[in-house]
Amino acid sequence: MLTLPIDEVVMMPGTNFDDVSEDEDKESQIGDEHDQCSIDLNNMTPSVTSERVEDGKEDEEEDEEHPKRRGPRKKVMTKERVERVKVRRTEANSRERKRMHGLNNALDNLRKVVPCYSKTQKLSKIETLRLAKNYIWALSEILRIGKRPDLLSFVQNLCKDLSQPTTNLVAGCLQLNTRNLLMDQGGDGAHMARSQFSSTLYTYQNPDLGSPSGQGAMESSSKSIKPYNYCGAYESFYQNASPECVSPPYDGPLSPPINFNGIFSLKQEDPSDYVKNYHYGMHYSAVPASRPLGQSYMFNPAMRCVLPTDSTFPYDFHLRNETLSMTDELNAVFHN
DNA sequence: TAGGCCATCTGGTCCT
DNA sequence: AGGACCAGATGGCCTA
Repeated sequence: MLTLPIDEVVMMPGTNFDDVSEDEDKESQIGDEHDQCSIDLNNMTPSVTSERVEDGKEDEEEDEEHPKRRGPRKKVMTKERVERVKVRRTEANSRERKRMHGLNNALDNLRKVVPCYSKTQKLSKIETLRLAKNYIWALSEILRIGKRPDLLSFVQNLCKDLSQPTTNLVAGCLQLNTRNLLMDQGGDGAHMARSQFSSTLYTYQNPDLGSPSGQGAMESSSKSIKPYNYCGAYESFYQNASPECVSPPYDGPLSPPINFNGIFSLKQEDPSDYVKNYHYGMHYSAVPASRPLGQSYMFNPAMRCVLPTDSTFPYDFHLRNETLSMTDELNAVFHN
């Protein structure tokens, strides 16, 4: 909310804080210095036109045409008070920066647990939130249904409401043609995909299920999706070191992924991050002993992708303690 | 160059 | 009173 006239001095940062995350303390100092040097005493004085000053004169001037204003009276801005307000404003700015950094850190953590995580090609904040929402919904559907989903529908659900670049990114991770995902950019496509996800692939339907957008899973669509042979896509994905693989380069060490109840995991992260996230174990069960940590996947430089070390690829998907083939599939497919 | 994204400042509001 | 939270404003950076 801009409270100052355009032609007044606007206290805006002239400093670049791009390196904030690397050294927050240093940044905070810089910010504080900036705050201190940017304080404009003129802004600390109450507005002449709109603020009451507790100097007694206004009370005398009040009459029927100018009734008393409600609310606490403005205190006289003595020099000491001005200084105190300046200090408080500086401290508030510092706290606000710290708060926003915490928010961004949380968002970074979220980026790491949604599909298509890449350190070099970060999703925007809004896209991260959208993808996370879609991801949660898709995972919930898998849990509810208890069957391996159709890949195209799964990705279509992931890409709902995402921008074209992000959709391309997800599709690139999956080696899908984005046209398959964007059959109807007006939102109908996602709806259709969701409907197919819930109604076509599975015989069981839960009428109580609602989609995140409020559309019930029972909603049917007159449109249909062409059968998508993702087995072929998988085959090409795994057997051909295709130079067309557009997955962003993986720029970090291999580390065990997070598993969601033993179903699948879709990311790679620093070992330190993995340790940090290990407390998710109550919800994210650990990698099974049959697949030792760090030995489940190998990085294929030609494909710039991570592939499962075992070439077996059964298309059976079972929950929890059963085969983790789907885990491997999705890990390999999504991983950057 | 326009538009998207982001960090930051800022004042208001709510809560403790 | 003070801190957390929020939203508007602004300028910088990047990309198509």
